[in-house]
Amino acid sequence: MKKNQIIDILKSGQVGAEITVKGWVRTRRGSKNVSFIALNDGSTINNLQVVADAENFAEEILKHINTGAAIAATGKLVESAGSGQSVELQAEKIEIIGKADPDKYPIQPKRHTLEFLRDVAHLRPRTATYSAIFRIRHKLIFAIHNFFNERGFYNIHTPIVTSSDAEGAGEMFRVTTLPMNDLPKTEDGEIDYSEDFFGKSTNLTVSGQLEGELFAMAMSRIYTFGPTFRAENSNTSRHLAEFWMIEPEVAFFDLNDNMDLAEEFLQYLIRYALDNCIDDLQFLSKRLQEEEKNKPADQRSMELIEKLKFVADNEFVRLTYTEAIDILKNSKQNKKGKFQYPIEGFGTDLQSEHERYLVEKKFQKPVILTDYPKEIKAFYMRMNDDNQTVAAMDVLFPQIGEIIGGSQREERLEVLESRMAEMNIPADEMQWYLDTRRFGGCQHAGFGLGFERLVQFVTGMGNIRDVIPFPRTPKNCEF
RNA sequence: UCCCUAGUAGCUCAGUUGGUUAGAGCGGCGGACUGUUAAUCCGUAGGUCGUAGGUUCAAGUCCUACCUGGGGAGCCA
Repeated sequence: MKKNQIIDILKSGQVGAEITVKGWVRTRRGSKNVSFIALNDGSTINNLQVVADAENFAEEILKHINTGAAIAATGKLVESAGSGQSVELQAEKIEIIGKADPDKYPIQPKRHTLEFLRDVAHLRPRTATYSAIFRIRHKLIFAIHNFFNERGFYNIHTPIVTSSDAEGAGEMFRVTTLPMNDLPKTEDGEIDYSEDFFGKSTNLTVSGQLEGELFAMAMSRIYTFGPTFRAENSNTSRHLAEFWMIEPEVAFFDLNDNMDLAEEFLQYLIRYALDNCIDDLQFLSKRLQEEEKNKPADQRSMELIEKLKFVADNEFVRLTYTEAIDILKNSKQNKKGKFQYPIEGFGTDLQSEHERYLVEKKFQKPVILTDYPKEIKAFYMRMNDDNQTVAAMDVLFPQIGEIIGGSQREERLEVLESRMAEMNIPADEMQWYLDTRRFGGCQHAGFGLGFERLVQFVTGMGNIRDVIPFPRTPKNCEF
């Protein structure tokens, strides 16, 4: 394949070479005699400067070289006479491939708000910020598969349409081909799902974990990486109705192994981004710093790249829920009544203000909280010997909050069955799951990483809707 | 879903205790300029003030409802 993308041209720097470049015009500036075209093809954050001497080009060509237009420029790569770039293309021929009416094209050569660009999400990848984000997103996807592949994990595609609705991970989207205006009913007036496509009630998956466990109990180390759907009416900067989740599941792992894996994984991914996306990260960092200029000094956050290095290089804090409650209870914040939800003692769920205190104030680094009270966690988490807590773990990041949630799983059949009974999980529909405990059951553990939350952290973006190409949120499903 | 907040030109915003013809910057367009880097300078067009009601002699401004965005909370990844 020809290496004629701008990233290759800028890298090779072959001054004197005759080349043709295709891309989209970011801006055009200049005088009567010469036009400077900033050309970008999305392969890199950097533009190629195309120089067009007016005498060589018809007015009819030049006037269509507006922001957003697709063009092909042919000419010689020369050392730049200007100071912003080392090389530039001295154009001999320019072809207008696709015009962009400057009166109607919504993206202008000026700073736009992220909110406005969200309204034109189909065109926002044409901007420097979004193309940087999506290049980083790609690199992280690649790094995830790399990480697991290097460590003997197998990628398993767990189902997207599922008949299991007992996972308890949130409201589900129904999947059906039944006519909405004329639903078939059973004799007692219920909807008759036997007439539905699958002959039963089906939904979009809220987690691949339970199915993932089946494969971990056969192939030892597996991970899933797929779309996940939650029909929660969540309106926050860190929730989506459709998002991507990575869920490793490992046989013969306990909670400590699980924490080690989570920490190594996150640090690997952040390091990978630093090593492979530095141009884009520098651009995003600069952007963030300009945005923060308006904030008072004490509210500014750590510079992006510095922050990423810090997290990649420093051990996470590990703390039990009980220890965390103790710290919070004795904190000045709590004693002065500064928490909106004061800490009473064991058993209360931690609010995000408490998590933020631990991560952003007390330790100023990622924190892994473990061994939560059984009442506030899922049925499949392994009961600890104290009979009060379960072997759960949440990895908390600054700004993002919970980036990973996981646990050692309950492998003891009787204990699991009694937990399911306590929490009203219908065991008869879950016999396939219980079979892994019945036959060759063993210790195992795993976790779920919210991919977009990771991308948020790495790019420094405040709103999760800006790190997924087509965000799906309550009342919003464009395209 | 709850609390707070906003919606005025293509974009970002200003618009005083309700008062006559609704403003600016950027962007667009036209022109000037011997190489620009968010180019610069001169000129110009562009508005159902989110929607629907209401109060008033008079509403961009006040009230009510709804819609949409943003911030926070809950649910969670």
